[in-house]
Amino acid sequence: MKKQEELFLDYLTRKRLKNTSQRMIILKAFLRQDSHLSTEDFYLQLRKKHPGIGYATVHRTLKLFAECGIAAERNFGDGQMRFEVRHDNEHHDHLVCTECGRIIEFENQQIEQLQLDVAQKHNFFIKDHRLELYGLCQACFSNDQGNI
Amino acid sequence: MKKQEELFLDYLTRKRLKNTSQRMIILKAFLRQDSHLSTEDFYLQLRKKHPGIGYATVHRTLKLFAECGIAAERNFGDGQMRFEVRHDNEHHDHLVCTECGRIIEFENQQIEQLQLDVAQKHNFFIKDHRLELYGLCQACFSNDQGNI
DNA sequence: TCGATATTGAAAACGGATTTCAAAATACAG
DNA sequence: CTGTATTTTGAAATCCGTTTTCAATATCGA
Ligand SMILES: [Zn+2]
Ligand SMILES: [Zn+2]
Ligand SMILES: [Zn+2]
Ligand SMILES: [Zn+2]
Repeated sequence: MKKQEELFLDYLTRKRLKNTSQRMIILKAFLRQDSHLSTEDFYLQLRKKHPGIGYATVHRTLKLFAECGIAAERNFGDGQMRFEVRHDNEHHDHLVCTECGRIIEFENQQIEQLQLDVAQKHNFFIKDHRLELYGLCQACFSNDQGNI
Repeated sequence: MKKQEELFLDYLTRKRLKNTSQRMIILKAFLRQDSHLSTEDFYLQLRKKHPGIGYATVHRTLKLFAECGIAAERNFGDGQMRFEVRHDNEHHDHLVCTECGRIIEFENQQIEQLQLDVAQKHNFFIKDHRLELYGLCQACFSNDQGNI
């Protein structure tokens, strides 16, 4: 059993929540995909195999995943909530192509450290942060150049 | 006349838009405040002196400000659009206190440069970015400690 | 097994952004 | 100055993703 599954089941027990078939189906589907899907897109994909599961349940379950730490909630400014699987406690930030929607993940320890420095300088206690670089991925940049 | 006023008037001319009393009132009110107000809050504040101006007009005008570059549109993840005055072409990022809502601005050239490095490494063309550090400002952190 | 409790799915409600539309204001050519 | 085409306005309606409601159903521990 995957580590995330255990974490989720533990969370259910701890909070005296129930282990339902829907939750298990959604959990497995969520862990299987590895993307930054909006609730809507994830629901549409899931529905193909499990038409009985409602949007509300998907939404509530994804929020549970975020609460117990196996999912990260993302918001790339397009008004859609997105979720991705969290692996261990690794952290990363994102390059977001505004043309094709492609998401590239990156990790930069120097930036992370500088964020801490900034916070310290302002006596600020960081709980979370958000860093996104918006622009064009290589493919879309080439296309744009070509079309001029 | 402030530089921003000129920029806005130029923009109106260029786009063949009209110079209305509402737009001028909103412009002056916007330049006078220096905060990160949501459309709603700005509207409520403006309404005290100018009860005749409608929310839709305020909303549309703030968007115009963003288009012509005298306002920056912000989104601190609370589902409210926020606007702040842009001074020249300076850029800054934000520390956001999740307890009291206080916003602290900062500028860190090293972080900015590292972002460019990251983008280059991924052959990505940056058009914009977003960096926010969420947590507790000094006052709220002290309070929280005191209440344990 | 029973019964208290939690969960489900459909539909409704919510909340902020945006659009609609008819009346009013503006720009500008004559 | 007009007159008129065009834009803008404010109120209300609409949009659209998120969240809640609620009655029926499922879970699970005693
Ligand atoms: Zn980071
Ligand atoms: Zn990611
Ligand atoms: Zn920056
Ligand atoms: Zn700012």
